[in-house]
Amino acid sequence: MRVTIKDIANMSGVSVATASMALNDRPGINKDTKKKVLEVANKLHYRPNHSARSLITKKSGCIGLIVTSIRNPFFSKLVDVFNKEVEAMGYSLLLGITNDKIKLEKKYIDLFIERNVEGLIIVPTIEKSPDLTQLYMLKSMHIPFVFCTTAYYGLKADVVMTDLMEGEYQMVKYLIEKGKRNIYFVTCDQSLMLSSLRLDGFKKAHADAGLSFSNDQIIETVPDYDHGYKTGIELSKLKPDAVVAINDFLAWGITKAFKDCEISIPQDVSVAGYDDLLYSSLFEPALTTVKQPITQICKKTLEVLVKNIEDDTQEAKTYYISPKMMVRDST
Amino acid sequence: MRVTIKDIANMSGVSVATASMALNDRPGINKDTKKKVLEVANKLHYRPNHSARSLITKKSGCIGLIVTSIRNPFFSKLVDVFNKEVEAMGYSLLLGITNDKIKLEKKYIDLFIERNVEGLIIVPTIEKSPDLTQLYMLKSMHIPFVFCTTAYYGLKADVVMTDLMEGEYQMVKYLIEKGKRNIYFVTCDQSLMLSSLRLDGFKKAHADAGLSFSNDQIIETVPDYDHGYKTGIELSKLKPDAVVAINDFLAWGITKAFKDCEISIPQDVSVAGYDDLLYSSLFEPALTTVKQPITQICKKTLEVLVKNIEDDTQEAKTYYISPKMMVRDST
DNA sequence: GTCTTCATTTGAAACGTTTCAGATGCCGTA
DNA sequence: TACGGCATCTGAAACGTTTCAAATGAAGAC
Repeated sequence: MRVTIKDIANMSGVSVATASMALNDRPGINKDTKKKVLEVANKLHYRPNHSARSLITKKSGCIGLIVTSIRNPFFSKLVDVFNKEVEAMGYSLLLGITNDKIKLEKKYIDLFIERNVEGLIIVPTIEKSPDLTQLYMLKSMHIPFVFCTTAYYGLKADVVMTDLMEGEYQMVKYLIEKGKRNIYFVTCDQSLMLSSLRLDGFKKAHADAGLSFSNDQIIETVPDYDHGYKTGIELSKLKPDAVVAINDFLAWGITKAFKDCEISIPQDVSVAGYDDLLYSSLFEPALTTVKQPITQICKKTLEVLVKNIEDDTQEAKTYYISPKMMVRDST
Repeated sequence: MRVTIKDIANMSGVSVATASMALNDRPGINKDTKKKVLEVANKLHYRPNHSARSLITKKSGCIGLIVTSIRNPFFSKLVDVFNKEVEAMGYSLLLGITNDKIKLEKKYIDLFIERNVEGLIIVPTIEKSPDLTQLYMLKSMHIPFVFCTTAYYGLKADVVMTDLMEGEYQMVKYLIEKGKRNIYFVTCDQSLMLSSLRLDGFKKAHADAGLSFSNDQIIETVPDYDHGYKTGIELSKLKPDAVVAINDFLAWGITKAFKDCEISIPQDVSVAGYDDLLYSSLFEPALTTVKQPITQICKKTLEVLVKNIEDDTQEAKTYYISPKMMVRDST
């Protein structure tokens, strides 16, 4: 049914081997022969069968990307950038969306192994005590992978992320300098790297300023818009002078709750986020936040991944990208 | 290096054929044998090689999705839903992002053909005179595909989309009933299906109400936020009493421009969008818009695609999903 | 003890490529 | 004429599966 290299070979009167070499632009074949073969291939709209090729070359030309969400603008940009970069490198992107379910993460890793990905980029889920067997398997199979934006504690692997501690440190320091003394920190499960590092920044900023804070000022919740709103309603009773949320979604929800409680921002309370989502600058008031330079993160991640593909004996390392504070109207 | 079915066969003392049948749960093989094989496979972490399997079965288990953007929340939800549905059907999703470049669309189609996708879902670009050769090739190769959300004129194929004409008709009718008589319509290239159908709705609403409008009321631009803003600035001089934009992004840009010009919404002018992006309800004022029921669209699209995979001799058809007006604060 | 039947297993072909050792044939040289 | 060297081409194996016709062997019937 479909035209194969055999058809091309027959029609151009050469052997399959010659046709293959001609099509792949290999040296040592006659100019005219090559021209002939390419003409025929073109006329018949020949497309090489990827499965057959990949079976023998053992290269799938695929890189897997496992991401927790795609509707979160932060990650949709991340996926977009990865897609472009990966294509530019001549690979294809295989996408897995976990919605923060470790079970799905495992499923995708299995799937991607079956599809012979040459490397894997993983944005870890926020599940409490993740089961990492699949990741150990990747290691034992020598399939390179790199964590992106955050990582799992307890697994030695390369990580590319913004310096979360530093970002949150700067934000809290800035608020303290603005005279805030009752800053609430809205975060998620503290055993996760992405929250514990940020919390460290919060703590360090207080320590450096010689200030103390109570544990009540640290509020744990699910880091999305709806929980942000709920938390905002509760916070409204506590009269904070500033609220720092672990991401912009939370900050939006909190903002909305404050508005609904007729608490005005930034007059009554400052609100800050983290991520700098595309829409955060359009919101009212425009959100003060910490920008994660996505393009830079993606490029670095791929660079590290490629290095691992070429040589998987390197020591695992964490690469920090500097975040950038975006001061806007909400503080 | 990697463990293959041969290893499994050897270790469990059966032939490759038997191992294969055991692993694939085929009838006619002994219970104990099967158990043994599965045990061994499990212990060795066996994962079938997808290329090899796909080579012989001629099934890739992949469905291709070509989408114009992923950062637009409308499409990121679309991709998310497709991903879930496709996985649930036991397929994998191959994603292509064209950024409205027909050249990329063609590239992805080629790529997906090489990867033996079993079907293709295409969200057409908004390029003016697209070159459809790749699509004709799909037809000639009997690879089923379905257009989603809009289609190219001049190519017979299945389409699943909301009834754009009807949606825009209702919106404009509603505005007319509210007493608006100077409604501007902000759209993109009118030769495209996605704009011409909506324009038809705009016209029909006027005709049905016995009203006329001038061509100046139809403004053509690139349908994104920035162009919306620019258009908004220009519109601010024209004193419209309502502006209907072809999508929410445009409407957001227009809204922002009006705010910056101190024109208040909805007092001075009504603004309406189309799509009902996730954030449109969070904006201020909350945007009146036409909701495209994404989940329904995705399900129907896949249903049609599967029907085509099973039998590709069916007549091409357009399936309309009813849109739904979301009246909020901007009108 | 032989034959049939049935459940189970197997060997080998096939899928569409790439690869590489060797074949082919031509040219020039001794 | 014989031969070495070179450019070019080719046959066959290999990749890891699935499939299917045929083989195997045990149990039951006579």
